[in-house]
Amino acid sequence: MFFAIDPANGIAVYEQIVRQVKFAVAREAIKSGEMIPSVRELARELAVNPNTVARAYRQLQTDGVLATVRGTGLEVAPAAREQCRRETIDLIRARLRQVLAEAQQSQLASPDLRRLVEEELQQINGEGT
Amino acid sequence: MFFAIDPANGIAVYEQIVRQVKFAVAREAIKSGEMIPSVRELARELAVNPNTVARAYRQLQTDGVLATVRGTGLEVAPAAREQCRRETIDLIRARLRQVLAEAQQSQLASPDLRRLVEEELQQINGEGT
Amino acid sequence: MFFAIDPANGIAVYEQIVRQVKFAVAREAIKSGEMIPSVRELARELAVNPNTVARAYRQLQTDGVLATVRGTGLEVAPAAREQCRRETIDLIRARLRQVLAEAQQSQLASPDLRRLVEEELQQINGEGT
Amino acid sequence: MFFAIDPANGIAVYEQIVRQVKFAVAREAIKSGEMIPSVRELARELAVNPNTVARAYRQLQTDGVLATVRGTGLEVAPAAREQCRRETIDLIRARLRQVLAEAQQSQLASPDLRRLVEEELQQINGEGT
DNA sequence: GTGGTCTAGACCACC
DNA sequence: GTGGTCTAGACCACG
Repeated sequence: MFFAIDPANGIAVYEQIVRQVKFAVAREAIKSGEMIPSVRELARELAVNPNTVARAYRQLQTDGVLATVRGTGLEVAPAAREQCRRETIDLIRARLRQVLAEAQQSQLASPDLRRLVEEELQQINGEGT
Repeated sequence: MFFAIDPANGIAVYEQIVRQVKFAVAREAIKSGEMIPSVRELARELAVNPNTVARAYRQLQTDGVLATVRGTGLEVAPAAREQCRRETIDLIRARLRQVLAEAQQSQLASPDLRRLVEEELQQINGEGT
Repeated sequence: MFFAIDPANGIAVYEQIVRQVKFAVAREAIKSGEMIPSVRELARELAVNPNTVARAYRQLQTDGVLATVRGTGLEVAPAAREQCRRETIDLIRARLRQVLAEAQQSQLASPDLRRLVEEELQQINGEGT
Repeated sequence: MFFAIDPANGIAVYEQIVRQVKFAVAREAIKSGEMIPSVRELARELAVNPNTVARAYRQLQTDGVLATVRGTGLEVAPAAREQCRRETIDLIRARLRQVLAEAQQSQLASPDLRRLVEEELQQINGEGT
């Protein structure tokens, strides 16, 4: 597929898969109604245990992002896109809040924090805008 | 003491204690050469098991932040302050980087990210300075 | 496994386990990439509490000798062998130095010391080679 | 007095004092019948807790090395010298045996060990004889 | 099944 | 009083 997993990430592998699928749906790399790779196929691609992929898919079904097509596999649910967009932003926001709170607690002033953020942003994408 | 622990944080309690102590040393709330609360005392204050505090303190020893004074207690190591400052910034930076990378991957543009950061910063401290 | 623990050794049990594992890695009784016995298995074998083994393994992780494979177990880290060899020799050398320094201080002349060393060496392995 | 204590030695402070006194008696730096420094005096000199010195002296009395002189203090017991010599050698031998056993276990061959011993001996006293 | 964490309670050596 | 170690047993997330 189009994303990579880091098993030594701290974040659970299945959770990484869940997020990446949601990201992909949010940016319409997979569209509603399309099928996603089978458990076995994705497991092979990502070199993880099939159980792990299955667990991720189960989670995604519970979250309403995936839907079963009997005898065929799993497709992206009809209204998944908007939901994934929202969830993605909420997730980012929550994690951001956590980091900033920790920074605050460690006595880092807001200007220093802004500088840090800018540095990281610029490093990620060549330009600063 | 001067920090709170959230047992349902995802982050292990002992790890939270480690960080908080490092934060405290970094901002000189505890100075080099000073004793820190005894295992039992801090455990009572935070309402956690003494073993958990002991584990955090042990970690802080191997990190070079604390040193034992036999039969007396634990003191902040001589050069711990600068080290804690560096570690603190590195930790924040690493977490920031992780969040921003995830944001990037989910197709959030830099301006949107900046806006999010600003919102969170302003919410944390009433004014923007 | 292939080593024994003496709980009345003065040296902490978890520390004995740490050393023995390092010795084993150093002499390639366990090779890099191989899995080591699970916490529970080794605990059963050595007749100690699983927590004690877990603590030793945790130490070995922070020492860079072991690495976790999530949900699977612990493997010997890639470059662990050379490191363990060095650490082992350093450990022996440090302890030797301590003993010899004490001997020196107690007015034992070098020839007497050499004789003692020879006696002990010969007693350990039948021949002197 | 004529010896130094290392509180971060691993060996208990009181035990270090006990050994040093025995060493001193063994090499006749203090002779039988002589008085040794008072608890308070030695504690001040070594910058340790008087309790610790007291405990060492108590141990030395139990071992028959020191004897009380009523209302005056502690003197070296009449036949202490020979006993201390023997104990010292036994102690060195025991520790040597422990180190060599560990070395053996870590697959260090006897020639390597002899080399290590020689290196350390030569470093301690300028000449190798 | 695996390791990771936490609690509870005990004993020890040291100061 | 202090920290250090060990045991016992429980719960969790992960594969």
